[in-house]
Amino acid sequence: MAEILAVATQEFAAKGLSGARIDAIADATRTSKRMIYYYFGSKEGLYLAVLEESYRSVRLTEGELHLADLAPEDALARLVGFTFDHHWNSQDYIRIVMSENMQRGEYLAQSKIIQKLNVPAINAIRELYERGVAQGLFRPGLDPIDIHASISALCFFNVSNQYTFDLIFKRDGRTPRALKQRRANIVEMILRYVRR
Amino acid sequence: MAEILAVATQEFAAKGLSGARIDAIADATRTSKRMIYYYFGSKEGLYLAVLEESYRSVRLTEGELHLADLAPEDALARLVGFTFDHHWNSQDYIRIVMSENMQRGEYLAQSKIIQKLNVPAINAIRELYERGVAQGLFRPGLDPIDIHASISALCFFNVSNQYTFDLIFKRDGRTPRALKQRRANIVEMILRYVRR
DNA sequence: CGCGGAATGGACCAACCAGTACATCCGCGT
DNA sequence: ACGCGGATGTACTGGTTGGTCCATTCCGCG
Repeated sequence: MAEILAVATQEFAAKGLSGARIDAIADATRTSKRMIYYYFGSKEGLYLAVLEESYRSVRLTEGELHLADLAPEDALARLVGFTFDHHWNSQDYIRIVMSENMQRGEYLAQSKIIQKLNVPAINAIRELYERGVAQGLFRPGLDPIDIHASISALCFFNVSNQYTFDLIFKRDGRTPRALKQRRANIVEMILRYVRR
Repeated sequence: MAEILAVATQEFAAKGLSGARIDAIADATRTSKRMIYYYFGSKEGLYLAVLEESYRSVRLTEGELHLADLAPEDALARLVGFTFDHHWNSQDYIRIVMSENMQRGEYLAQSKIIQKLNVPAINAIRELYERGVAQGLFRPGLDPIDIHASISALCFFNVSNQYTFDLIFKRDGRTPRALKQRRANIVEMILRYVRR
């Protein structure tokens, strides 16, 4: 059952909801198609389970970065850098989210776990941002969700659009060198955005 | 034939390559399925035509912003703001690009028109950036492609991930007010990034 | 041991869907 | 008028695919 979910995640991440094949998932599992329907009811039920599990597992690693121990700028740099690495190392998750946005969030809207998702990332940002403002390091008046949107956008795009972007600009953004550079630039961009 | 392309663009943008239905496209056209195969050979041929046409039509509007007439900062602000609006108003295009990234750029790689795509946007940025550096307004050492990546990421994400993002944070980023705010923030972020 | 419900296997089905066969039609140049 | 190549309508097909039926096995519990 956990095996089904793991295999299904790969398949949905690779092909999207409509491109994924139940038979392919079944064949890659030690169980059968019959069992998939036994546990998940339908292709869409399986997709929803994959979607929820993807969001849940992402939250786990997002856990504790010990940002409170760091100076505001260091904490923010660490958060952004971590987000960048984490996105790069969770390409299946990224693709599931892309897929879900292609479905206009139809399935995520059905999920009940969404309600608990917003808190952690935003709270971390808000906390460190307010400390920065209080210390006169950051400019006031910014919205933590907006900062989060920018961090997400920059880190997400780096994974999600790598294929078309690299093709058009005839480069390879996958080399360690290019990744390191891009990562540093994104960190710098966010820091400059919040600094006074 | 142009009608087929227009309808197919909508269908592929709405459902992705594997989710799109040739019959649906045919039914929404005044022609028949027979004609689609007559002109485009296969579903994938049609998709490729749609992909190329999408990129081509985007380049058109990207044309002349008269950035050379403006001071570097104004020119950059104008470019970013324009990119933001343009992305927002070209959601079908965005979704085609998302779809293509889900296919790992497989079809764009087959296209011969890609070679001509990189030049315009980058040249505009390079030109204005170098003017800014020369005037001591911008810090030196930045890569125009990197700047472009950031602008694209911020503007693209705003469209591509609107569904999941809005759901998770229980907000509506589609209101004119929210869009205006986000747009201003993105412009500010890019300006702060390049400023000395 | 034997009962009941959960777990499985494997063949099967009906709908769907990309793609085609075939015949026809239109319009233009000669 | 005629021929010819491009355009088009209709019906069809063959493989695919999500989903199911029936029968069987497994396993914990009284």
